[in-house]
Amino acid sequence: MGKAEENWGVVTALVRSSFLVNAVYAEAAREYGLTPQQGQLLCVLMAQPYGMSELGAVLRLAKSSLTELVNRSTQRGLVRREPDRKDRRAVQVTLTEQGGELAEAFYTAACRRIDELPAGLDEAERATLTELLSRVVRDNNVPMVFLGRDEAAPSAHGR
Amino acid sequence: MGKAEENWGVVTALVRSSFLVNAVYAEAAREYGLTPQQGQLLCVLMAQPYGMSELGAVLRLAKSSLTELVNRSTQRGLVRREPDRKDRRAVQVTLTEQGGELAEAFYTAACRRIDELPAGLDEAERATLTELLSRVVRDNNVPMVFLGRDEAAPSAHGR
DNA sequence: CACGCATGGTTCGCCACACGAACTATTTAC
DNA sequence: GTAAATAGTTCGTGTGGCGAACCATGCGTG
Repeated sequence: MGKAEENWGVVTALVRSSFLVNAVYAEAAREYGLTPQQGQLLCVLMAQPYGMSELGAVLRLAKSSLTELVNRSTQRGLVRREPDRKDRRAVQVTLTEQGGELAEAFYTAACRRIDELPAGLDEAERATLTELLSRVVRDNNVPMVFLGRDEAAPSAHGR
Repeated sequence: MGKAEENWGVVTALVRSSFLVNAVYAEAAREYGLTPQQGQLLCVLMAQPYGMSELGAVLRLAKSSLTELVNRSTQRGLVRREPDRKDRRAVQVTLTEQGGELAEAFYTAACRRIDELPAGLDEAERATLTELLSRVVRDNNVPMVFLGRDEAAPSAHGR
């Protein structure tokens, strides 16, 4: 009997924490005049420029959705399309000056807020949580959404 | 230096697992011809009928957003508005026959998929993860989104 | 009782988002 | 050098989300 309970327990915990993080993330974005998607785009681009296709893979968006997102972000002066000198079809999406600053500010604020969520856990528990979640994430090949800063996007050169 | 690393570690882990769960949830919904929001609505209503205001609080949606969501779901024959006999302004949103069946099927499928995410963890680790995440969720008063089944929505009578 | 305020929902106008299908332009493969 | 793959855009459609304005009904106080 304990088995069954445990099983839906993980699911529930995952789903609810996901909603929680989402809500906080969206709230932070809103505070900076961003939609969650734009915020996410900015955070991804903080690490390095990306081509549209790569972005689509990272953000799990269809090409057309991405085109529109980049269009809107461009109109707001946050990002810019630059021609890829190796492939004249392709495009590199990069942060503008303004976009970079906003990204930095938003990123910091979002991290701060999310960091407060597990305030009830002590250091050891936080470490455990991090370790377990990281493994789940790695096991399910989640792209490097959010935070490519210290992680230095190693695959960038190697392709 | 170890401190700083740990800090962004929790944040990253939370954000990425959140994206992961979201993606899986959305995929499951899509498989059943639902949008994630509709799926969420159905799952919430599985436990019991709700008034619009309550729903708005649970789903964190503005009133108008909810009206539209319920409209669309009604048009698809998934839910139904019933008059509240105690308050003639109010409305109770309930699942239709069809909506109930679909909710059940979707809910089961979504749970199965999400349950597979932590497949790399052993029983003890899953239990730990559940416990830690549950505490985070409880500490941040997340409404009872998803799963009100075994949890029997106790506040329903007491108000 | 009547006035006014609070509450529960809907309507409206606006914009963001997400997708597939169809299209253009380049690159690559043969 | 043509054919197929690849990178992006455009277009049409439906969904989602919000605030402001609005209509009812309920409620409280003089």
